[in-house]
Amino acid sequence: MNNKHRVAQGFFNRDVLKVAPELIGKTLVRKHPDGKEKRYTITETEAYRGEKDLACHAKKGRTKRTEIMYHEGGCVYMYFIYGMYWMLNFVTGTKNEPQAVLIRGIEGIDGPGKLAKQLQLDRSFYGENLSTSERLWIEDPQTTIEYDSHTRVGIEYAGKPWTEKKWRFRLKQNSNR
DNA sequence: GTAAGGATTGGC
DNA sequence: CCAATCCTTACT
Repeated sequence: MNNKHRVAQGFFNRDVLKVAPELIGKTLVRKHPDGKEKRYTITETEAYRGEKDLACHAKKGRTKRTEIMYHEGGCVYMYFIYGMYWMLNFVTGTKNEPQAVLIRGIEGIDGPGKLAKQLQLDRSFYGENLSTSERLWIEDPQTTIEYDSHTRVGIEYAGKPWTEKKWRFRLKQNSNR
């Protein structure tokens, strides 16, 4: 008796500006090697949208690192930053349309670096398919939530207008007045 | 305000 | 090869 089910690939094969806000309130499931499944509500995401978006890693085109972003949506994009942290991203859009959603926060863990560390996510998840993976996927709790839109964090290097895009989305707490 | 830390990238 | 840069965090 479980009416939650895994979000299928089609969910991710859409524009990142639709997928990123819709991921808010969804359930991130991590199944550890010991078999234990842990579930977390996604509370904060950020959209990175194509080669034109100067905040997106794909701004320089296809490289070994960004290759996965050119695939169809539904794969995991992991990258290592500042010598310490892995970042969890989900590829979105269609083939050859480099987009990704950075998962910045989940219930109880605020911050993308801390998130990947606690869930034990690293390079080995690069390219993981969310619709078939046995250790990482998304479920739809079928609840209604509200979200706020904000500017993205840590992308000053991109300049305007990219620093001003409100492409960061956060779960609105106390949304039921 | 800023040090930590290592992979990635581009330039030579 | 070399060095600048980086979608962060925790510390003084």
